[in-house]
Amino acid sequence: MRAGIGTARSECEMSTDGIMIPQACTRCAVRSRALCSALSPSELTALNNASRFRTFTEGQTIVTEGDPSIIANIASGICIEKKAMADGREQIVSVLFPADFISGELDGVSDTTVQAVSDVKLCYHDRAGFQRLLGEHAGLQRAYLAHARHELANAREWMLLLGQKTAEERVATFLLRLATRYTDAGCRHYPLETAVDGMVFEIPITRAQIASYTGLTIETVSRKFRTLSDQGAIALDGTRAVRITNVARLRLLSE
Amino acid sequence: MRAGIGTARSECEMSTDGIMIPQACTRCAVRSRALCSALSPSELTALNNASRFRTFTEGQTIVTEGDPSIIANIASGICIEKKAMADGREQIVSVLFPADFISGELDGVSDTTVQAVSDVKLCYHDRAGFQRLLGEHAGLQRAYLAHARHELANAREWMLLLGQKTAEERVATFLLRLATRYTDAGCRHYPLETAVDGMVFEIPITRAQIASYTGLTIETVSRKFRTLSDQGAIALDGTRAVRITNVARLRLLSE
DNA sequence: CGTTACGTTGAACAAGATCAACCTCGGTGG
DNA sequence: CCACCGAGGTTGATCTTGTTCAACGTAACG
Repeated sequence: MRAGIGTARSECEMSTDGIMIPQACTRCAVRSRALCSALSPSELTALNNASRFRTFTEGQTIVTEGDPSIIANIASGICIEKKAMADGREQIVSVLFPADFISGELDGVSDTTVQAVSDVKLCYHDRAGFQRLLGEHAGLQRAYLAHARHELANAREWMLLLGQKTAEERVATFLLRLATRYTDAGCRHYPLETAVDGMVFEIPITRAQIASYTGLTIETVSRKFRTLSDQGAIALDGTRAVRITNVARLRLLSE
Repeated sequence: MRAGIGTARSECEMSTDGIMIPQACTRCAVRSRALCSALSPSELTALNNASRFRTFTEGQTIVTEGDPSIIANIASGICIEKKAMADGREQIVSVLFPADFISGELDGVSDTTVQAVSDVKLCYHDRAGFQRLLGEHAGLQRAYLAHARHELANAREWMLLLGQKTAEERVATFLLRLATRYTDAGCRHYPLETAVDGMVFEIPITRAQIASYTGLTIETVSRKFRTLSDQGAIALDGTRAVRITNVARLRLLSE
């Protein structure tokens, strides 16, 4: 149950456009979407030299709230970020997908616990190396700042959900957000309505985790899945697979 | 009901430590706590040249969700930041105090509506000027980034409240956070327990706004104020003044 | 003084939580 | 191979918290 630890990497090879970039990066499935996409080949090489892969298995804790924060990209797999209360109640504050970035205060302590909900491969960045690069490269700066602001916008969107929405609206919103994440990740270029209608995807987390994320109980989540399905907005196939059968209706039910 | 518009400022004068900084800044009550505190005298002069004051009266909207975002410091007064749903439900996502910084995506659109809840004086920064400074001065960079991360941590803390806490816990937490804000602002150096016990302060927002902030109704907020008071944790004097009569108890009730 | 916005209090109600039973499915070991 | 086990999920009955609806206070302000 111990995390796999990678080794430093340095070999380079030609990318398709004829520029030398690190081998590990040419082979990286998420490079085009991750923070790395903001980097020039030389910047990418510098960052790569301060990076190594680590793997985690389902259920493993990657960082604990209160421990020193880490800087990493998700190369593959799904993680959740959560905050806990003394008595054990937990709030999931975000669900992280491949290409997502994990980072707390640059030089401090993590304010969340990050946990793998599938087998996960991370591209860890050395803190000192990352900070130096951040100082030297305006592109990385901008990307890093934009990431923080984007997370803030997400958190506030979710505050609106937790503070104001009904159970049904919460579950509908959760599904829409998942669908959006998947279409975004696939970089589709046609309108969202079309892209999402009929779309089938896997819910990457358990009912208990959905409950914690939406501020509901497992039972309520289960019941609302049922009613959304009864209303023809979605169709469930087993417990993890959903089909969006009517985005317009789902969107209507989401607020 | 129109916002007052200031004029550009450039005269300088000696500060107490014998260094030339802008007159407007020496006279600024919040300089030591605001983002400006990260700046050298020359940086401060540069930023000041790209800044002007504007005033707002109670209730005025400063930025609207979806409109271009602004970059400003609160020189005096209190604001709220909120998000709205199509049907009118609103979630307050933060309460802003003097020295707090207002800024959305650097080059984009605001994801919240900012509104004055008292008469407010803002120190507006010209966007282009601010961006240039940001590129040139590492100190400002760091401060700006730290601000975004700090807001993110606050938002997530509040997600835990909205998703998991009971009504009483929410109201207790709200009061504790207010008390902390006031002691922080005063830069006290003795332990928080001592500082807060017996402390009297003003609740800067209405019951309706507390309700929106905590995801409750006005009636529930009112009732929980009553029970907190019955339990001896606080004492209300009228509708806006509170005394923390027992921090330990209040903290206990906050989770 | 009304008038009005803000706040409190009480009674009835409902959304969602809790409690409990049962289902389903993917191991695991006899 | 199948019986058993346990984790995750669903469904139903009941209960509770907080909402809703309604009446009444209170204080600032023209």
